[in-house]
Amino acid sequence: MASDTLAQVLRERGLRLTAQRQLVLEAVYDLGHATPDQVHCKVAETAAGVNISTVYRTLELLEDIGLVTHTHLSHGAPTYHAAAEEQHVHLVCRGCGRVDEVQPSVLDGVSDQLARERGFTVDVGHVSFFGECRDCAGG
Amino acid sequence: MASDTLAQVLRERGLRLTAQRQLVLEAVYDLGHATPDQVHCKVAETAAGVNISTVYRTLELLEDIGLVTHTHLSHGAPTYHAAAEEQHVHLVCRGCGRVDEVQPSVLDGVSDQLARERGFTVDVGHVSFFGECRDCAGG
DNA sequence: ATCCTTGCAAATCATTTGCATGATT
DNA sequence: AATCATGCAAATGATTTGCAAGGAT
Repeated sequence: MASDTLAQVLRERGLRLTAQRQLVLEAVYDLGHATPDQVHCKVAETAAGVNISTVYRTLELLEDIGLVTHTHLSHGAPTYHAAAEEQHVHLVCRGCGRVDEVQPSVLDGVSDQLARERGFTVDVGHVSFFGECRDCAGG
Repeated sequence: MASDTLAQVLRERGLRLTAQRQLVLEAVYDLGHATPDQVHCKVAETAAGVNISTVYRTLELLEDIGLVTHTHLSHGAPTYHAAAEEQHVHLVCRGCGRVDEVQPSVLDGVSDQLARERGFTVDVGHVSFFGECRDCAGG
C-alpha cells in the first residue's frame, strides 16, 4: 500500500507521518492530475481543517521524496500526479480542457533525433502536447 | 518594417500607435523569448518610465492583433515571442535554463501517429521539451 | 522531552483593474 | 475636441514564510 511506502520513506529521513501527509498523497493518487488547490479541496472532503499552505508544503515534500511529480499544463497551472505514473505524455485539449495520456514511446523517434542532431536529452516524463482532441475536432 | 505593420493593424482597429507599443514590440523581437518582466526591463533601457502594467496590456494587445504569441516554459513563466517565429519547438535545458529551438518537422512522426491512433491534433507551434542540453550533459 | 509539523496571518510575487491625467488621431 | 492609452495605486490571486502552539516519535 502507498501509505506504507510513505511511512517508510519519511522514517528514513527522520520525518514524521501525519494525517495531512497521508491525505495529500491519497488525494494526488485519486485525482490523477491536480493543482494544489484541487488537492486541497479533495483533502478538505475528509479533513476540513487542513490548511492550503500545508498542502503546498506537503506536495513539495512528496516531490522531494520522489512520490509525486509535477508538470505545467496549460496556462502555467502546476499539476501534480503520482511519480509511479511519471512515464507518460500529456495530451491537453484546448477545446474541452481534458488531459489524456499516451505512452512515452511515441517520442522515441523525436528524442533519438534530438539527441543525435542537437545533443539534447529529452525528459520524456514531462512532455505535454496541446491541441484538439477527437471529440472537439468533430464538433 | 515591423512598426509599419503595427501602425497599420492598429489603425484598422481604430487603435493608436504609441511609443510604448512600438517599444514593447521591438523588445519582443530583440529578446526572442521573454517574460513580461524581461520585456519591461528591455523597454526600460530606452524609456525608463514605462509602467509594467502597460507592458502586460500591450503584450495582450499584440497577441490579440496576432503579432506575438506566448508559451509556457518551465515553471509556469509565460514567455512571449514574435508570431512570425511561431512555428518552432522549444528545447528547454533544466541545467542552464537555455531555450533552444528546432524545426517543428521533428514532430511529424509523432503528430501523425497521435492523429491516427488518438484522433488528437497536435498544435506544433506550442511544444516544449524539457531536458538537458549538450553542454550541461557533458559537464 | 525533543524537535518536526501545522495553522494562522502576514509577506511576497505576478498579474489585473479603476480612475484621473495625458497623448494620439 | 474626442477618445484611447498610460501611469499610478490599490485589488486580486497564487504561493511562501515566520512563528507560536500542537503533535509524532
